[in-house]
Amino acid sequence: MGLGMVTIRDVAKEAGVSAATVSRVINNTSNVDLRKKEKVMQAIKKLGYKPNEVARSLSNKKSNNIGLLLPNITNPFFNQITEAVENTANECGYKIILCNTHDDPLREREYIDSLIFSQCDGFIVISDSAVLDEFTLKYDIPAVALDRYVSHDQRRSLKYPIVTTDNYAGGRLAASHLLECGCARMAHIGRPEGSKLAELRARGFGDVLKENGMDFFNVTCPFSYYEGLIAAERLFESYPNVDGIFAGNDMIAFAVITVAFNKGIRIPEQVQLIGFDDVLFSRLVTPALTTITQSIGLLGRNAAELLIKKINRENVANEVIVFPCQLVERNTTRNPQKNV
Amino acid sequence: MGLGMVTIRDVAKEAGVSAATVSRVINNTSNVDLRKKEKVMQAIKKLGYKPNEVARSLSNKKSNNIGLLLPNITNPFFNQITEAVENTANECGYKIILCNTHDDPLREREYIDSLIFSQCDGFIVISDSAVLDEFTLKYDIPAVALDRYVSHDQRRSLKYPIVTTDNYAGGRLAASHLLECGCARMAHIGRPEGSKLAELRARGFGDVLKENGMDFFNVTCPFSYYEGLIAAERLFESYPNVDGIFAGNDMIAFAVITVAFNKGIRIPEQVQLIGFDDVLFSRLVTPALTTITQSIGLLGRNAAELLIKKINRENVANEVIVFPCQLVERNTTRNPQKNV
DNA sequence: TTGTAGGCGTTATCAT
DNA sequence: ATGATAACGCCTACAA
Repeated sequence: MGLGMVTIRDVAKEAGVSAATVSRVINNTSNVDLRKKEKVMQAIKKLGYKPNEVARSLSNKKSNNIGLLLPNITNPFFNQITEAVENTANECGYKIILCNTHDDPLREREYIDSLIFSQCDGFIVISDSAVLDEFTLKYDIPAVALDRYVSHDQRRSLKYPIVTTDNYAGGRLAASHLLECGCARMAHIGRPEGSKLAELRARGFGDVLKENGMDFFNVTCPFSYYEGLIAAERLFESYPNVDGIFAGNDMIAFAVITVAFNKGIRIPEQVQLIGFDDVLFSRLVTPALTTITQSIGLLGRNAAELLIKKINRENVANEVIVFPCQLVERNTTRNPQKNV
Repeated sequence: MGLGMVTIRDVAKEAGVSAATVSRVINNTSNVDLRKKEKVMQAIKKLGYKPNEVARSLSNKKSNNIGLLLPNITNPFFNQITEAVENTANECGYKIILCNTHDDPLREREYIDSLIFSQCDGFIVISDSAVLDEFTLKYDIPAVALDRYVSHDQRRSLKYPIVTTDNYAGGRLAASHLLECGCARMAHIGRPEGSKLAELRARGFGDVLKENGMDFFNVTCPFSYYEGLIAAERLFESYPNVDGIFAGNDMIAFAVITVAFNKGIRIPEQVQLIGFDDVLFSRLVTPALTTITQSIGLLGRNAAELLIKKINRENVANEVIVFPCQLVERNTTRNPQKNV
């Protein structure tokens, strides 16, 4: 920081008024004589004064900072959502503190704890753990859960909104589409332990198959490319004549593409594939990925807006807000109706 | 924030000492009688006291926040670098304020300006503009430029280190490899206006060709996938018998793959292609991308470490630190020596 | 409308 | 070693 920081008192002296008056002008919190106001403004400009935000925070108990907790900024789904959150927050005068948690509850806890004591105004949390419940129980902090179902104690009422996609419906869409495309031997890769979101996707998928008298082969796998490689490997070995795969997210779908390519299994000729998320890269990969599209930008924007409302003590319901999703047909499936 | 925030005075009262003593215990800034120290620690634990970081900042003029300015968190190169920066900063007790600038000097300026007045301890900046010079001239702020050459006034000495990759050497590597692979009709897509980094890549590429009595066809294009699509389209139209393409970065290379695929041009059989960055997705795309690998993690880590040293007033030279880069052969080129 | 005074929670100085 | 006291820069009663 520059040595000679200009303070509100310097401005006051320059303008020939009291510090309180300057404060009033800055925040226009009460009427100030127009002539004095003019003088103050000029003094501010002349001295290049800007209020010290830290001092303001101390006095106001408000920092204009929002903590964004997410597993991994490297994952396109999360960084696309971050883009939207940052944008919205910025429009409203908030800054984003980026908290990469690696899905580690310890890091989540440390981050939230630390941020609370630096007067962070609120949190947007993407996590499967129970951190948010832990903290919203202890402190009265504005927060919203995003994407995942932050696991919460079912016996007490929700302390924060949950903004998410209709994952069950997405799973159903995936199954219906694969069925339409003529797949008969289905598999799912995903549904990692402890993820309610993943479970919903798998259940939607399974329910439609069941309604059609079918079942599916399941390979459990976390939502990452590298673990996807191993899972896909295993799938093709254990179930060589699979002809329809629903991947729990796009990263796993990418892994399936890689493994299939290496094994000489042609997509979509031999195996059809559908992902989930519609990340930017899904249209960029070859063959372009058929997937379930979430409105990633909307999710982020909505979460940020809700949080800011909560921060401003506007009344927002602590409920689950579910966004719809859609099927995007690209080149890893082949809908017979499409190519007439 | 919880209603009843515990303050240092509460602890003092509980322990039967003065606030000053509690402060001394917390920061162990001077000797305190062991028995009193014990009492204070117990009081802290009993009351669940944590210092208010904002008050600390005000007093210390230090926030433990670092501003990270980058063009777009959605671009894998930048989010991979962010991962490294966040990690390193975190280990040292710093938090990251994420500033998505969209390469807009206005947003850059607003962000830095705002952060200075919230006592941000330092900045890591990825930008082609002159913001950093602007601010380091006015204020004495710890900063480091990352990846790009933050344009600086050549007449005065550098006010911050610049951490970057040897882009010129990378360009040379690309040309040499394409030559080895037997390409004879070369093109480059990239070298957008105002990017010194891009220019170095193109120059390294061109120099090697020149040394071999060759020239190349150039299509100017910003470093993004979507603009890459248009540029690649144009390239294939204007120069249909091109057989070797050096893309300014991986995103553009991905665009070339897409366009070639759509046009039925086979890579690497008809056209060989090489990218720059070695982003995670470059090994994931089909065919896997031959590219120039930067040590993205090292760049980020190094920048963060340097910045923190500067913040701690350790002596760090304001010089350009250049990391080497290497060729990674994958499947968009075909080195005859490799397949013996 | 305006100024004075006290407080936000911490740290640092200066006595003791 | 320890405790008052002032200071960090701002905001907000309260009084005028």
